[in-house]
Amino acid sequence: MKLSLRGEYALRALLVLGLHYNEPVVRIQTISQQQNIPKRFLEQILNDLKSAGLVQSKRGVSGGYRLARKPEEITLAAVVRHIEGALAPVSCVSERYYEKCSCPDESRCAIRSVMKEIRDAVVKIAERVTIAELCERYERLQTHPTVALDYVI
Amino acid sequence: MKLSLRGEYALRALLVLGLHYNEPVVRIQTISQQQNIPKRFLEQILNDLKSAGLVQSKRGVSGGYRLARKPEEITLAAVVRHIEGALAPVSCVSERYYEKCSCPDESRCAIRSVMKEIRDAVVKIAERVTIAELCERYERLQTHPTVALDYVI
DNA sequence: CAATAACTCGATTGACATAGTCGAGATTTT
DNA sequence: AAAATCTCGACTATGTCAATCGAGTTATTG
Repeated sequence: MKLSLRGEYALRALLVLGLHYNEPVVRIQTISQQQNIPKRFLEQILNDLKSAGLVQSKRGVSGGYRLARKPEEITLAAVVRHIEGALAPVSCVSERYYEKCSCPDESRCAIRSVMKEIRDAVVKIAERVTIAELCERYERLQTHPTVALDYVI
Repeated sequence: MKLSLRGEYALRALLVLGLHYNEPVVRIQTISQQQNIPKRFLEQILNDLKSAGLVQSKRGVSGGYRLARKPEEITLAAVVRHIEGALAPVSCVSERYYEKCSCPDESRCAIRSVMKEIRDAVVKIAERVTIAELCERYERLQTHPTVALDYVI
């Protein structure tokens, strides 16, 4: 039930790009340093996000990356789906990465019905939250430093 | 964000044991055949569930496995946590498998705050659903065969 | 126009996890 | 005593994860 480091790094990088959306580009190195992400690894990830159409790049001196779309148009779900694949805990309840499972009768599988609930709960959140919202949350968390994460609902 | 096959098999096996809760024991082979789970692999898994105190075993002819507790007392969460570890998508929001993450300021991490929401949504379901409920769902799905899973909310 | 600072792309690697498989042994029933 | 069953640890093949590396391409800038 886990997000890989790769996926986490992708989100962190996109958050940085969202926060700097007004600037022309942000360099890999900047992101790498700010977020403690190995540079060479981040390279790969950003390239991957580029091929997904989530990010644009500019080469050469004063090159770097920027979001390919508005922050409000990039959902968590889209990012994670591209990096990790299915959001569903088992692929027999995944809408876009469906795979048949080995259980005797998938259409009447009790476990599947629960997994579908879990999937829906996760997807509901991941499709609602965008990079823009991550940026808002970031600002809010910076501005109200006393409000610890654990008190946020 | 995925459950391993191992975890899925564990749930399927426990469901079978739940359905046969009135019987003294169920043999590995029976479960293996009913659920299309490789026998030798299932052996391992049941042994693991035994060490978790979820299952009891009896050796010898007419031996087998049974639930160590009432079906209502075994939650999905307990099973998955024992087989897979954290239910949280990233371990920095896990309550019992917490690990520090590499982000600059965990206490004000925007991504973390979303991940916590996802974790809570998953945990809420997984802690509410028990083997007993899986059994009920199973019966319901058997009895009302026309009601496809996809129409169930 | 040359130096430099970026991104690009594919290959490689080491560690670890996953999904099994296997063999030999211990227990219990009949 | 024989047979069926669980037990336990070891083993293996494959794949994924998290990087790392080298060589190349592109664009700026002095």
